[in-house]
Amino acid sequence: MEARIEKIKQQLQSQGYKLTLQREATLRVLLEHEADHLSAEDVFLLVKEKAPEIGLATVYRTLELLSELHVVEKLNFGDGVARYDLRNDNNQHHHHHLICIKCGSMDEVKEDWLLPLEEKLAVEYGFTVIDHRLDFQGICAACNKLE
Amino acid sequence: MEARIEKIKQQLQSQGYKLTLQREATLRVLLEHEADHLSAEDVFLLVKEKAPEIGLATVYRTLELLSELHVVEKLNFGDGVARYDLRNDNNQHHHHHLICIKCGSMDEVKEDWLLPLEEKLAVEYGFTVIDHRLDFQGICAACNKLE
DNA sequence: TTACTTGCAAATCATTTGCATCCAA
DNA sequence: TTGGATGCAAATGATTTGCAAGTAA
Repeated sequence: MEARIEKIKQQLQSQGYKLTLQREATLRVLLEHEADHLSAEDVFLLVKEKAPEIGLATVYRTLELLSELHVVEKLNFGDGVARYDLRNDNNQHHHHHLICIKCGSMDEVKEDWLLPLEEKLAVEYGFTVIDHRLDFQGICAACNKLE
Repeated sequence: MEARIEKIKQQLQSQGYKLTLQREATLRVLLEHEADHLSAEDVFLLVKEKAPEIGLATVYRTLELLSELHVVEKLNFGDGVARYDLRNDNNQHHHHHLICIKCGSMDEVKEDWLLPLEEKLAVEYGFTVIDHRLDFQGICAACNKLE
C-alpha cells in the first residue's frame, strides 16, 4: 500500500503536481476499495470519514487528475454516474465486467480476452488499439440458480 | 422504411402505446441517420425540421421508450451525453465501436466477435449473456497515416 | 370516450468553475 | 516563496417531472 502511494506520488511530482493530504486520503480510499466501482459521491463520503474538511469538488478534481495519469479508470455503466476503478501497477486494465440485470451485481473477469481481436483490428482495419472496454449484461450464476 | 415503421408501430400497440405524430417523426429521423450516433439534442433538432412543435422532453421520453422496447440502444461514450443507435431488425446489436482519440471519429465493426467468449462465460462462469458492449479506443487508420 | 401523450416550465442531479485562501515543495 | 490546490457557493448542462391540455384508437 505505502509502496503504491509512493509510486503514485512520484508520478504526480514528475508532472509538477503535489501530493496533498486530500489526494493521499483519496488514494487510500481507492486502495481500500479496490474491488468496488465507486462513484465520486461514494469516494467523497468515504474520504470524509478520514478528512472531514474535504470538498466534493476536490474529489472530482482528484479523480479527474488520476484518470488523466491513468492511475484510475473512469467507467460508465449507464446509470448516470461515473465510476472509478484503480488500475493495476502497469496502469493497464485487462478485465471485463459481468453486470447482472436481475440482482444488479457486478462481477469481473480478470483476464484479457481481447488481445487476438486487437491484433485483428490492427491488421484488417489499420486501427491501433490503446484501450478497450468490454461489458456483458446478463444473468449471473446466483440468479440463474434461483430460477 | 415504411415496413420498419409499421413493425415498430405494432410493437408499440401490443404494449398499449400509441404511435403519435411525434413518435413517428422521431423514428423517421432515426431511420434516416442509422449510421450516426445521435444524442437526444441532435434528434430533437432534426425532428424539429419536420415537426416544429415537438418539445425536447418528448424526444427524451420517446428515446427512453424505444430503448425499453429494444428498438434503439442507448450508448454512452463518456462525453457526458447519451447517444442512441437504432438496432437491426432482430433488435440484436452485434457491432463494436472504434473510437479514435486523435480525431474523435467513430467507426464500427459490423461483426460479432464475441460469440466464442459468451460461450466461455456460460460454461466457466455460469453467466448467461443477454447483451454486450465492446468499444476500442485508439488511433484510426487515417490518423495513423498522418503520423 | 378515455387512456396515453404532449409541450412547457420548473425541478433534479451530476459535474464544473470562479475566486479568495491555503500549503507542499 | 510561490504556483499549484482547496473549499465553498454559484453556474452549467443533461435529463426528468408536474400539470393542464391534446389526441390516437
